[in-house]
Amino acid sequence: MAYSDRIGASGGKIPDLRPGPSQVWQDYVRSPRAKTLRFGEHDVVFYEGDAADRVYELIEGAIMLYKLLPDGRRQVVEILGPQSLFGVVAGKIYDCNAETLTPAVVRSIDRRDAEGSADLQGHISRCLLSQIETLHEHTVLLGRKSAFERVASFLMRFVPNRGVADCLGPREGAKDDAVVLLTMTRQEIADYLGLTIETVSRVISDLKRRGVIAIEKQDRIRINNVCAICHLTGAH
Amino acid sequence: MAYSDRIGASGGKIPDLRPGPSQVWQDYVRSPRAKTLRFGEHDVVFYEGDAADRVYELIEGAIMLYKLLPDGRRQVVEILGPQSLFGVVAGKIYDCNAETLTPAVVRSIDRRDAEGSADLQGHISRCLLSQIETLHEHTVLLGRKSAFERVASFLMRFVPNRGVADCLGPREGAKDDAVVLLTMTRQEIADYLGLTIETVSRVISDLKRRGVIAIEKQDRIRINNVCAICHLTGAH
DNA sequence: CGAATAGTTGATGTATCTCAAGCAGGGTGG
DNA sequence: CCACCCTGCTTGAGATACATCAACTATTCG
Repeated sequence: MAYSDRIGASGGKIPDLRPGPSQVWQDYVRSPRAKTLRFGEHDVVFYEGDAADRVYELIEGAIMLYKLLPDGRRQVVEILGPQSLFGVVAGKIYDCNAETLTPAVVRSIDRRDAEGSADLQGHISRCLLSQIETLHEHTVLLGRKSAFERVASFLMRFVPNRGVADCLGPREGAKDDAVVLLTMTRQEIADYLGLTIETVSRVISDLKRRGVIAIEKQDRIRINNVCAICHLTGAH
Repeated sequence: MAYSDRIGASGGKIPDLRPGPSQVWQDYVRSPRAKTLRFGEHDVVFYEGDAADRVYELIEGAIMLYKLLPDGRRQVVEILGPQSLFGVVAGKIYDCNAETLTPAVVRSIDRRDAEGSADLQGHISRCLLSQIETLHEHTVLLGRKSAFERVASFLMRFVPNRGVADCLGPREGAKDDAVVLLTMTRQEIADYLGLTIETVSRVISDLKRRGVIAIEKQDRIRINNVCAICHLTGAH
C-alpha cells in the first residue's frame, strides 16, 4: 500500500491547500538533473548544520524534521508526506535534521537550479505557504493544548477531509470510523507533540478504555467515532 | 526612535538570513499600486478568516500574528519587525489574526500582483524561508523548553547579533549588557511563550532578584550580562 | 524459543497553572 | 498639584497536569 493511501494523498489536514505539483516542477524533478534516492526506515537524509546545497521532494514514504537541544532534548518540528518539499532554507546550512519514518523515495535537485528557475520558485512558494500554515497550527497545539487535545489533534491529522474548516461531518447514516497508520514510534509522537512517551501512552490507553479508539496493532489505530475525537482536539 | 533601532534592523535572532529587500520589491512596494496604511497601537490589520486578497509588508513598528481557540485560549504564532511580510497565504483566507503591537506603518499590495510577478515571488520566497526557520526555533521553545528557558530565549531575540550560531561573545573587556524594549504586555509575552501571565512575571522577577536583569520600566529591561541570559536559553 | 526492543502501568514528584489579593505607574479630574 | 482610579503587574497559597522513576508486559526478530 502506498503511503499516500494511508496519510491521504491530499495531504492530511489541509488537503485543498497542498498544491498539486506544477508541470514545470514535474518536468524538472523527473529530468536527469534530478537524483532519485531510496532510504530505509529511520535513515538520515541530512543533518542540521550540513551545507544546504540540494533541495528535496518526498515522492513516497514519510519523513520527519527535528531539532535537538545540546542536552539531548528533541523536538520534531514537521512530519512530511508525499509531495512535500524539504531542505529549502534561506541560509547556507540546513536548520533541521531530516530522517525517514518509513522506507522512502526522494528526488533531489541542485539548489542553484531551483533558485534559478522562476517556475520552480512559484511551485516552491506555494509549498512553503501551506507548510507555514501547518506550523502555525502546530504552534497552537504546543503552546495551548492539553495532552488529550494534542493526541486527538494528532490522530485527526491522518483522517482525510475531516477536522478541516469545511468538514461535512460523517456521511449520513454511515459508521463514522477511520483507520490510522501512525508509522511513528511512541517516542517520535511524544517528541512531535511536546510530551513524554508515558503521557502519550496513557492518553491512548485512556481513549481506548473510553471506547473512542481501538488499537488494532501498535501503530494501527481504529477511530470508532471520528466526530468524538474531533471534539477532543479543542479546535471545534 | 525607530522601532528598527530597538529590535535591530537586521531582524533580531537571525540577522544574516533576513533578506534585504530586493530592488524589484522595493520599486513595486513604493509604486502607486501599493497602499500605505498607518495603524495605532493594538489595531487589527486583518482577522483570521478574512478574504486574503492583499499581502502586506511591515515598514515600521511591530506586529503579532495570533490564533484563537473557540474557548478563548490565544497563541501568538509570530512577532514581526520591519521588512517582514505577512498576509501571504496558500488558501483564500488568512489563517491568523494580525494586530499591531506598536503604532505601525504598513504597505499593502494586491495579491494577484504579487503572484503575477516572478521577481516579487523571489523576494517573497526568501522572506518565507527565514520565517519558517524562526517558526522551527519557536516550535522547539514551545515543545521542549522550561519557563525560564522560554523567557531567556525571548529576551535574547531582541539582542542583535547575539545568541546566533556565529555569536562572537562580548566585545573584549567591554561590559556585556544590553537594553531591550519589549513593546508587548505581559499577557502578549505569555501568549507567545505558551505560558501564563503569572509565570512570565515570576520568571522576570526571579531574573531580577538574581541580578542578571534590571527592570528600568515595565517594558524596558536591561540585561546586565548577555552571556548569562544566553546560557539560560537551553540552546547553548 | 529467548533475548532485545517498544510500549504500558503505577507511584511519586514538581513545574506550571489557577485563584485571589495586593501593588504601582500613568492619566484624569477636582 | 495632588488624590483617586484604572489598568497592568506582582506576589502568595494551593491545586493539578504532566514528568519522572521504576517495574512490568507485549512485540519483534534472530
